[in-house]
Amino acid sequence: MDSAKPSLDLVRSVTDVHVLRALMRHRRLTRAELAAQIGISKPTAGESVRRLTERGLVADTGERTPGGRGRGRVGSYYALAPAVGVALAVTIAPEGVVAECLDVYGDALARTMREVDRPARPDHVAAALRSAAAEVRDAADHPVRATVVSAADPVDRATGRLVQLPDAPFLVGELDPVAVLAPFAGGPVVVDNDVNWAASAERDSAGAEHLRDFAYLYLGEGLGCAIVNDGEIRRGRSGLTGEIAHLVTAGPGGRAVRFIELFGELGLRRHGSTAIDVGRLLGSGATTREVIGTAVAGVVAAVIALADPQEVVVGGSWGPALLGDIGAATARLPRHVPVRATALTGEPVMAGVRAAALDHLRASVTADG
Amino acid sequence: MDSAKPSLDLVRSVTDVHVLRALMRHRRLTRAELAAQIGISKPTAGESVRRLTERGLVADTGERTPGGRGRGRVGSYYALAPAVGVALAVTIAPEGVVAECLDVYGDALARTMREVDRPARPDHVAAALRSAAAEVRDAADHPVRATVVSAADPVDRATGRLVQLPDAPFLVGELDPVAVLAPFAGGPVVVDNDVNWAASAERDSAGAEHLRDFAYLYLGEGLGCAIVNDGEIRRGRSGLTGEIAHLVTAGPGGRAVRFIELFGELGLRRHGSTAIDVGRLLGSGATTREVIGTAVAGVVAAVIALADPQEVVVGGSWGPALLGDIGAATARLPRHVPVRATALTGEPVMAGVRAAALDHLRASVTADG
DNA sequence: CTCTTCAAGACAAGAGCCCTGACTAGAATC
DNA sequence: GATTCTAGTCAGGGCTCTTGTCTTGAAGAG
Repeated sequence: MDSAKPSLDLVRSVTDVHVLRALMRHRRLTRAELAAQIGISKPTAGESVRRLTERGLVADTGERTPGGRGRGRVGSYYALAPAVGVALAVTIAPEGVVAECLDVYGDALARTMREVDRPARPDHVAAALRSAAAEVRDAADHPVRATVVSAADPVDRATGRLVQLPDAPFLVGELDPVAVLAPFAGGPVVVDNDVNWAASAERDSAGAEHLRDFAYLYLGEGLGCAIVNDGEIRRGRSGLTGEIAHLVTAGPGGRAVRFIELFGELGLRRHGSTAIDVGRLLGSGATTREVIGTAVAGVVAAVIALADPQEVVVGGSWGPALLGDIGAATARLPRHVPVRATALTGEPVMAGVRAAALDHLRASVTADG
Repeated sequence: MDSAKPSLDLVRSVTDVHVLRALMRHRRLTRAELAAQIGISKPTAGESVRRLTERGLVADTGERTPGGRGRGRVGSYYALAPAVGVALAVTIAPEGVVAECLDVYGDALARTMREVDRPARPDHVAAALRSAAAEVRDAADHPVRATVVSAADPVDRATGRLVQLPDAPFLVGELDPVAVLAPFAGGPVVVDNDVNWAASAERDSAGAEHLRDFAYLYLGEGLGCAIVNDGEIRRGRSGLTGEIAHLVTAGPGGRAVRFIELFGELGLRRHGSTAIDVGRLLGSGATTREVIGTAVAGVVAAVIALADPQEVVVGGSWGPALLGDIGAATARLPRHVPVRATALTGEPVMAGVRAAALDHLRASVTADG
């Protein structure tokens, strides 16, 4: 803390935090190893372990130096106690709900999923959410210290509720994940939309250590965008940063159209819905793809103007497939920014959610109480 | 620090920082008052003052409690020593250069200005800069710990150099303020563009305590925009966030045009220049103003989509004058965000520069060396 | 003019945290 | 079984903060 009052307690608590962090990195350490890791004396390390054991945050593992590594006396290995708790990582998409339970080392202790009928009915989703959360929590049987949720719809920053924006598909629907998950959560419940979590995973991915300013353009059934600036996801006043459906861009014949309307004009929206028909879009001809590329370039021009990214990463179910058309159109922009497809495979959204859940859990341990 | 090693020095340095900060707020205090302010004991406060006096950061003012406020023994007033140094606040605009020298309380010790011929010649501007900086530095005669500079052109974030963007007016021109001011600066030289500083002042203005996410739209000879997110000015990868000249928006007849091109089509750019002719723009008729309002609304739509501001503040030489037309057009956007003119009078840019200079100076004192 | 009042500042004692260095404990190696 | 080497403990010392007492010195009262 910067505003903490100067006192001896301060330095003691700093010592304890260092010990806890060292145990997060190395899982189990003897007191001598702790002292060496942190750069403190052995007696100090021993005292800190004693205090933390008393508070139930650290426990003697019983292990006594497994493989002979030297010949001296064996040490007692200490590790974080199970009572430090777990975090829940949850994703909510129209296809279903996935919940995982993570320990403080980031390992998944349990995972489950619930499918949901399409179109999603909010009460059905809420029930799936409750059921999945209960299952993974009970499987781990440790206190839940933090819960991080991804949703496939825009999320209100102040309340965590899913919100419907005009003319955009409402994939999951009216839902209040904070309220639904509160009975399972012993700590904060953080909700954000899936595009932001995917961008978060992109930022943390290998080889992206210096990628502190970029935009993640999600082009799928819905249209979204995440802005990462100075290494942080930017959410804006309401959490609606990146809701690009109504951005004005260049449409067919050089007319100014709102981005989402373009797909209506091209007949690429699903019947009776505001969602984009991805199958038909992917099957469209060169002319249509060129029109879409130009429109996306207009969006990229706006991103360049207002976010100044190092690069633009394209994801979503059809974005990477049209990367050629998008790249050709963005190359004509006055300011050049590389546009590339996402490098992530597997579950980028869950990866971002997991990382955030782990951060919150670890923060709850070191801030403790 | 969070990663500081636990030791007794840590708590001592925290104490010293508290004392320095208290003296920044209250200018002069006795040791007893310091103890009460910070919440530490009198002996501790006395020891800290002794240490800081020895290091030359604090000095006995000689004052001895002027107005009788009680009848007990009078105390010695201590204050920050002149050796803590000063900060330079500099603005560079095509009209000229202004330089101020600020002490650690934010008071201007000296101020001077140099006019510059239009169009600005870079070597002429650099000479004016040197001359003005030398004058205010010599007037104050204390070491310069920080220098903050505003420039009326885009600023490269990595180098602090002014950069020319395609198709935008280059008002000041090729200039490297960091190199020019290095001989006068005993600390960091921070450079950013004037729109960002004006937005910074808007954020700090009275009544805007909860304004952490907003956009500042500058509409004058040049076009600019500042994005404030989570209370911080966002600069992006290169420092070019807010360079909106090439944003695609709605032009005459519903065509998609780049924002800056609109003014060329309307014949509102100055002859032989890329700058907007503000006089002619302000004299234009209702139809033209409506077209401009619609185009600005397209820009606002992009800002809403990519920054999600709480409100949009409009400044610049013609922006506030067209607020009616802009407001009418933005009211038709699907998502509503209040658009208002800037409330600041006087010198908003210099106000933002001053505040940043003071922050850097104070940080240099508490971080010290 | 002297005495009283009362807060500033100094001094002393005590507690807490960390460090160094020496000592004890205990398992693997020889 | 003796040796070696490291984990963990103990004792002494330094530093910082705190509480409480004492001294100092100017303002106010008489």
